[in-house]
Amino acid sequence: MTVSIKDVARAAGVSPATVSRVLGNGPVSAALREQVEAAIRATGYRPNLSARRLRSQHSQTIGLVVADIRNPFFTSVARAVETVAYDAGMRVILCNTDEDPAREAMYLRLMQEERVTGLIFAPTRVGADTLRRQPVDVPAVLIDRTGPAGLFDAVVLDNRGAAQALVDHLVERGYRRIGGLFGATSSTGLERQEGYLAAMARHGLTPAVRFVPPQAEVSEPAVRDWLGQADRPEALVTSNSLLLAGAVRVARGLGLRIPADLALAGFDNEPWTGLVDPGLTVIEQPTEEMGRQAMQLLFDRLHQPDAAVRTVVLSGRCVLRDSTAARSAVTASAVAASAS
Amino acid sequence: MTVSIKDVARAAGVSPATVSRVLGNGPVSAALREQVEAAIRATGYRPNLSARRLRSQHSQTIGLVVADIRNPFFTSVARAVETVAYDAGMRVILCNTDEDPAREAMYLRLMQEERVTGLIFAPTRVGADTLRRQPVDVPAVLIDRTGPAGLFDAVVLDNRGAAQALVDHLVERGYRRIGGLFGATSSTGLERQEGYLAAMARHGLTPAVRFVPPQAEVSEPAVRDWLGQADRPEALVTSNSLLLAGAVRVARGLGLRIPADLALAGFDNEPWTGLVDPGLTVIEQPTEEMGRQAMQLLFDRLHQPDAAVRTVVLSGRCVLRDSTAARSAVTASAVAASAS
DNA sequence: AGGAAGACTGAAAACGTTTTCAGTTCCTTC
DNA sequence: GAAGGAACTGAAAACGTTTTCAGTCTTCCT
Repeated sequence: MTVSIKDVARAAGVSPATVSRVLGNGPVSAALREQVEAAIRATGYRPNLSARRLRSQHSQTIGLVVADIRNPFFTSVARAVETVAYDAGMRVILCNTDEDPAREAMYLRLMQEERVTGLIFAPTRVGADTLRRQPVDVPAVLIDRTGPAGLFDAVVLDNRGAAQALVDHLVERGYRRIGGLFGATSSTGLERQEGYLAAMARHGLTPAVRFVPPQAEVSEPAVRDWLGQADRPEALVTSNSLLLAGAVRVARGLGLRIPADLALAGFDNEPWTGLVDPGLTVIEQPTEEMGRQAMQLLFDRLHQPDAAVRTVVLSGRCVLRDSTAARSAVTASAVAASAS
Repeated sequence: MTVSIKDVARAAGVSPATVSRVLGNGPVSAALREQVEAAIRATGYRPNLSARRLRSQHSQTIGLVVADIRNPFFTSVARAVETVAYDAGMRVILCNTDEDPAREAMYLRLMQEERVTGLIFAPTRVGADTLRRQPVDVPAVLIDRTGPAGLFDAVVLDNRGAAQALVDHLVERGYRRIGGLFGATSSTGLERQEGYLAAMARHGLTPAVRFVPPQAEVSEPAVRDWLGQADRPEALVTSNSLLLAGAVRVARGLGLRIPADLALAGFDNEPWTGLVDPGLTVIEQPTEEMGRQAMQLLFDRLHQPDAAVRTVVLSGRCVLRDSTAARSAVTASAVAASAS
């Protein structure tokens, strides 16, 4: 029923080898090439990629395994990766683990069984651990999140530096009781927390940290609980845009004014962070650049399998908005009054 | 170098056929199964999916071709599709056309060459046209956007109804000069425009329509131009959340107050639409349901290739917020004064 | 006891390609 | 005018599976 290279060969009066050569721009005379191309059109032939891959032993496919397809950070990275791959004549298989280690393991296995040429991977902490014990047998580049040290090329943000910058900024604006809300499933959340802790210590301030699942819906009850308490922080640093959105919603629900009652800062300069009132102070990540760099690292690795492992660290850009406006004496006293 | 089923067979002292049967839960004695499983573990064997697909002639893979991976509508649908597929033991290849007909054609061809079991597809208008002239040779379900009538199963929103609801709502709130901003590349934009036109006609109002590329960045200059004119509309209906965000940004940039100077309504109840001030009135689409329905239609089609073509039309839910608050006489006169 | 039926197993033939290898032809070069 | 290359072509052997087909044992019936 489906038309194969043999059918084309028969129709063109040549051997299958010749058809294959036409397809692959091999050496074949103009006359025959013409005949074959006509036969291809006439028969409506379509190559079978499985057969091609099986025989030729290279897939021209890279696997991209991200943790949360709904997080705009990852879609932006994915788009960049795909564009670069496309221009290089490669395909991308995009997999979404939803931060679930079981799905993550399943997709990692799948990618290896697909014999992908390379892998770009944002592991959960569990996944990173698994990677240490049982490395993947295909060239891989980690993105956004680190894994076992020295084993994989990676492209990440300077998470500690970025978190410190946010804390420094808040301190400078007069905030002291600064809380930190971090994603529990990634090295990224952990590193941002470390940067937060370091900065708090440097300023002689007492840290207050919560780790939550890094999706808005799941984390909100915990956040609501926290911000509802009497000793709630004056300012909150969150580790991604979904948590930031959740924090805004919770603050609104509790009737907290931003920044008078609660200053907010976070990561990822999504378009909407500039549209809410007040605008939200965030660290902007160079997502496209991260995707491109990841592909570059991957290509380099494919080309030189034994080169030294590299980690590319990119810096975030601090976008200051009114959610972290200076904490004035007036505001502070107003808060004190309303709290009494 | 890579370990095949033959190596496992040799290690286990059985034939390749037996190994294959163990892998596929075929009939094999407990004793041999045990031996083979041990050999699999010992050798670190991984099936080669290309070979398996080639021989068995079914891919257990469905292709999902969406128009814009950065549009949360599509990521939400994608997530639902993937979850259902996963539970059914199938894989999903996600492709992003970026509304580009060339990329779209290339991915469609690719999916057929991959011999995917089925296809879920949100075509551009160009793509839908191509589909008419040259139907795809694999079971396909359209999603979000329609194609040539009667050729494909589809799951779509009641776009005309939803757009009419928005217009009706605006009219009821006292707006008369209502503009429409629609995505130019999809049937969806077209249908929403039709609903808009119908409602405007029913109310005896003069329509004012702009078609733009359905991504925020690209469309903004055109929108800025429009809203900067003296006869700009009092209210704007947009056909997706990216355009809506763009409209908000433009309005802010021009110093237009919402809704006093410009009321706004659109599609897709993204979390942030409730966080901006004022909240944005939108049509909420049942994205998860759409993804699930699409998979259901696809499964049904695979099971009964010759059944009648079905279109599932789902209704949107109108989420009213303050971006379309009643146009009071006071406000109206204030606007008139400021405009003079 | 004799067969039929069932349960398992292996040899070998696919699946649709690419690639190697060995020809052909035809031109160039001495 | 013969040898030596180019330049092209086809036969056939892979690639790693699954599946068919034909056994070989058991077991179960009559």
